[in-house]
Amino acid sequence: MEYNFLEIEKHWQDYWSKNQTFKVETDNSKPKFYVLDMFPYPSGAGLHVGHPLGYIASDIYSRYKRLKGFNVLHPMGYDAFGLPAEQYAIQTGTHPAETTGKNIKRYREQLDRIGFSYDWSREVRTCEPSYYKWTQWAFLEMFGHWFNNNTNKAHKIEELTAIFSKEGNMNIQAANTETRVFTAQQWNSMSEKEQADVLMNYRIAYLGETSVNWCPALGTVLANDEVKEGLSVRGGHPVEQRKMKQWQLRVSAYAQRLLDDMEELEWSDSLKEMQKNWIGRSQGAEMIFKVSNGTREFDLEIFTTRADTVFGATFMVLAPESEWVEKLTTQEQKSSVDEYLASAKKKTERERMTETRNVTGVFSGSHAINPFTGKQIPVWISEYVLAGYGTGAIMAVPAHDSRDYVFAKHFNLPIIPLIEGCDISQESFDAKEGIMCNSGFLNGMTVNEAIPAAIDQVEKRGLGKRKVNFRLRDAIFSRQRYWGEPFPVCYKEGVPTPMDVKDLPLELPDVDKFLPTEEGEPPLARAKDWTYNGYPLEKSTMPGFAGSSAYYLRYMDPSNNKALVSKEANNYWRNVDLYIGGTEHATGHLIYSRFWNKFLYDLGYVCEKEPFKKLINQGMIQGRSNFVYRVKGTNQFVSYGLKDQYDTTEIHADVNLVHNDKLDMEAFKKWMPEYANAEFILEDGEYICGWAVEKMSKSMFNVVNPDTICDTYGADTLRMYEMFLGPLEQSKPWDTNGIDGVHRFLKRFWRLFYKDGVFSVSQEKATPAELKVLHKLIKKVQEDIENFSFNTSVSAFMIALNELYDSGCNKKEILEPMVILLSPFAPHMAEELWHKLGNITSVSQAKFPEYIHEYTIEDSFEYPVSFNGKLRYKLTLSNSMTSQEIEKIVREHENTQKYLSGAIVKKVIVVPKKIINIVC
RNA sequence: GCGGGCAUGGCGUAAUUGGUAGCCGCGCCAGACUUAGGAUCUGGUGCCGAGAGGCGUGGGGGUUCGAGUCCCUUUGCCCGCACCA
Repeated sequence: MEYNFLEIEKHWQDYWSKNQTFKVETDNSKPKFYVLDMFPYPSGAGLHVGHPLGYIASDIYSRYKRLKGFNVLHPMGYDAFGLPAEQYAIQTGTHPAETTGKNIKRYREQLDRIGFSYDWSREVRTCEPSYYKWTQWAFLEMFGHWFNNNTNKAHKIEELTAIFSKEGNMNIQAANTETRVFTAQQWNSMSEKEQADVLMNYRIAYLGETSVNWCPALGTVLANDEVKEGLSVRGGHPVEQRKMKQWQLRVSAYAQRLLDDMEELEWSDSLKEMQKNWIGRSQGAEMIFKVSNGTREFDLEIFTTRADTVFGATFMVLAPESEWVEKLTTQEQKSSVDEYLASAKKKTERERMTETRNVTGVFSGSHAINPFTGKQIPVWISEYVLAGYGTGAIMAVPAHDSRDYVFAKHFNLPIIPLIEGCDISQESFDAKEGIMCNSGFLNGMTVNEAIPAAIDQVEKRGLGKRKVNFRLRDAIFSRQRYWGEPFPVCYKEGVPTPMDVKDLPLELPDVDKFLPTEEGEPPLARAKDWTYNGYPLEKSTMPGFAGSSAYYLRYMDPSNNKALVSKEANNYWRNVDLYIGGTEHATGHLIYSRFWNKFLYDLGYVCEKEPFKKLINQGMIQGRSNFVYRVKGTNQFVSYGLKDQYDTTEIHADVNLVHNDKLDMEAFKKWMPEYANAEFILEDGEYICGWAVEKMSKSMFNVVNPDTICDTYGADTLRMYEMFLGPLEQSKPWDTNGIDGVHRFLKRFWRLFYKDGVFSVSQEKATPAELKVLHKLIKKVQEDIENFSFNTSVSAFMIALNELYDSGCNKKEILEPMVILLSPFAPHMAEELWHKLGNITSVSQAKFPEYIHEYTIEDSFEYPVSFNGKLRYKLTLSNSMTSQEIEKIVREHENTQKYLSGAIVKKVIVVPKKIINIVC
């Protein structure tokens, strides 16, 4: 019987689904293992061959872990809120829920064809009210908590009000955006609204004015990770900075913990590094400079990591958006400052970035006093200082900071070198090395000594204190969009008031159109009676990352309507053991999810500090485009090897018309009407196409649909080939050349079980040689799966098969364990053969075969003997010999053979099972 | 500019982690069978050379009996961050 993959795959997919083979329950008698894929956004284009790469890897691992006796949680769901469905809705009027539902159906069909072992009974969709109820619930919890910097965790807001009414806020160490200091009396005499305003600045989910990334084209604000190079990640529209009142999550409060807890995670170094940079911890000091605008004096606070360079601070710079600009602009300078601010405001974020090297700035008219030199220094305003970092003001040390240097040169400000012998004629000396000079009490110290010494002095003189700053900003949580979770918040006399948890979920209302209103309000403003207890509800919705931040918890207990996850389920499944997904989430989802989890951990809802123990980033699959070469002005197409003899135009040809870079000419003619009469100039009777690696996209005609591969080769071939393509973490182009090799392997494997078309396996005892092949394979496959080196384990199967094929082995003793080994990779074929072998339960319930060492021991080994690194001869020696015994034999051999014509063997180096090297 | 990674046959890759470089697959060459296929099977295939032999892991240098692997240096490519004081 031929290997009929279409029939086999359909049959076993139905069997798994009917028998719920992969359904799991908490089971305390078995160790748990949680394998998770980053769930997809179901886009209209469906899956291409690159998407399942990570899913196949995680499925192999899940199936392997089941064979190893683990109770494996391996769920799948959909990140279903998002921009594309909404934009489609704006264009066509189709409700996003409808579009999303359709897309999910298509995704499911495609996923099912690949034979994944998901427990679909646990599927979640972030756009379902029963799911987003818990997103809203988490938001309310964040609203009801504040972050105590002393305990380094979240506490109930009621604890805070109790403290306020006893002692005001002077002793509180909290992560907050409150600038006022008040006593208990002051607090107690505040109106309810004033108190609410103050508390808002302490909440973990809070409404606050901030500079946001506003995208006019999308009509919404975006988080920092949703903006790249001044353009929106979705759609690539320009983004500008605007001051707006928005809901935010106080992620920055958790910055230190996010950094510290990364230590124990098994994530790649590069990903950890990315998160570290994003969190951006820097240690330094806050320092106060006295400033005067001629009529009034102020204390201007700055942040610096180089307190040691304070003697060289020859001017100060404010960010244009800084609140100090107004206070410190003098009458004479007002018009030029206003002009500068106006021009700075007009620029988009992108323009500001591309003009990086253009030095701009304006003098405020005010002066500061350098607290260490006592000298008067001017205060400038410039775009190169960011409002959002530190205090939005800096002391400029042009000799030792390249940005300050460029600015000083441009505006002719003084530059004072502070390090002995440094050359600052062309550029600043930024390195933290050398001996200090021109620096009063710091003179003679090294930079590394001077930094703490300077800060000590700052603290002693009461000029400031040590301070750690983070680059990580609070996450902006509002989106002026329709297709997202509504905020469970209403406005009572303008005071944001949470809904009662009992009334969740707050369902997304119907609207007549998905566009903003004429007044520029978000789409939810169109909803009829969008109120709660008669009060108007919030009209923004939550961003994409809201629903994806805790989905891994929901899978543990997906239909619980009393809690996000029950204590029992959480205590059993704990956290994700293996998480597979792309790097694109390094600074978005993977930070937010960790934050969300830590918050729930503080509240006691989850038992693990970190959500994802081990993380693997699968590489991107790029497209491999094919080209044909049309001779200019003709209808002739010339083969790749001959194209240089003609003047040609390179044209994309659909990769589905090409096999092993050979064009199917008839199919090409039918592809598009303009090619119907194409003529071909061939080499050796074939038309060879050129190729290039490009992004996989429709416009390049290089999209390969997994369904097509399943139709022609089967899901098992697709799975194995995707793994065979190269290391999982490496990006690589999808290249169908070579898929035949994997397919051939499966057909050959199949034929091991069939003699003259009849299923027949022998009950004979296996020979030691055959057992050796099997046990070598067991060892290799086990090691490779555990190291996620799936490409080499596919090779190992091929090697084992080649060896068995040579001896014509069809013994059950060998083949049955091999079927189990193969089952994670090619589950359909394995299941079919497993049942043919007489088993009645699924191969996924089998036990992974034990590796027996004795079958791999070589009794003898051919040792190469090298003389000073050069191969000289080989000796066949026993493997059980000790190094000393081997050395003795080599010495005797050398003596009898007189290889060295009298030279004395000084040293014999024996590397076990490898090589022997002699030195004379 | 800062940080991380990569570089091996015509191609994708492998190398027991410092031990005979090129496993496995594609492609290619030769052959067998044939119901003529994009099937199956056998053998060959790093480069130069008729051969003996020589050369070979981006380039240069070093450590070592021994380096694709470690160190220094240089070139090229990929990814992330980018006025973060």
